[in-house]
Amino acid sequence: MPELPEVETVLRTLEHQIKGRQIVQIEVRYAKMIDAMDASEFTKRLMHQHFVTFSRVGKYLVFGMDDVNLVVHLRMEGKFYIYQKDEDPYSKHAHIVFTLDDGRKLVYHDVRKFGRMYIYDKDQPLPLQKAFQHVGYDAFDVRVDANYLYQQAKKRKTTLKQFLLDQSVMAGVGNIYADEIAYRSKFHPETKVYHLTKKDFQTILDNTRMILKGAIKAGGTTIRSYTSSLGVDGKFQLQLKVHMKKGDACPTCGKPIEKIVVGGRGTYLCRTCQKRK
DNA sequence: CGCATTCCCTGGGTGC
DNA sequence: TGCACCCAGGGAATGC
Repeated sequence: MPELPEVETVLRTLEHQIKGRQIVQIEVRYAKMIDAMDASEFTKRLMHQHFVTFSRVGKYLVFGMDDVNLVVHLRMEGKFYIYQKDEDPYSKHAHIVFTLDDGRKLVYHDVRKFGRMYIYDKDQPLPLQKAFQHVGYDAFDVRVDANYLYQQAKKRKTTLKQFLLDQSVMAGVGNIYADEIAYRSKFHPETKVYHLTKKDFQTILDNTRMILKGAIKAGGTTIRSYTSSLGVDGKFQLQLKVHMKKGDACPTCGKPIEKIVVGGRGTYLCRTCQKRK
């Protein structure tokens, strides 16, 4: 499941592969992948556009084209593949196929069909774009600091885990890294955020950025289904300390890692190392 | 407004 | 071997 580091890896890989290329053909095989418009309008607005810029907000990919921005959220299992002109790009889960001007095909693939694509005029302000309606600052945005998180937290009754997953506070952290961040910060994921101090949030933010940067460097995590557009597998999963480690020995104290449910999400923790506040 | 619940989807896992 | 059933999970929509 791609989170900020995997999305960043996909973006950089695609930038390297398709920057400057023009779309010459579009096949929409599953129209529900597209938000707020039908397949013919989607096709019309993207046809003959070039891939110019590559950016990201949280887990959203933003492809700057000539006249529009193509925004993509991969959700659980969305991925891009690039096929050479003599390769067969079709499969059961290939939902949108873009043919490029050099003959290669860029294919959006999504087993669970949870992903979404959005198209916006380039001059439309980000806050007015529906995709970003509930998306706050990116985790690496300079406007996110310990004081900001503290101010956000003190008015909420939620838990640390849910706070980290709340994209309107800070965008980019998902279920895997939320567990890792709570573990490194030594807080129980069910800690109520209004009990945490500015200093605590400095620790949490430092760990968030360290973990996300480490994962970007490793090329993203591969768990279950994720592979980046070139099939580059991240090695960061080897560095995960608690997520999906139920029953394993805690790397710090040796006690078994436990799995609980917090806010409806599977959550892994060490009860000994992570304390409620 | 905040917070909880439901829904979207399908492959994998389980039980018989 | 196959079938019925349940579950995970990000985010939008809906409910209170």
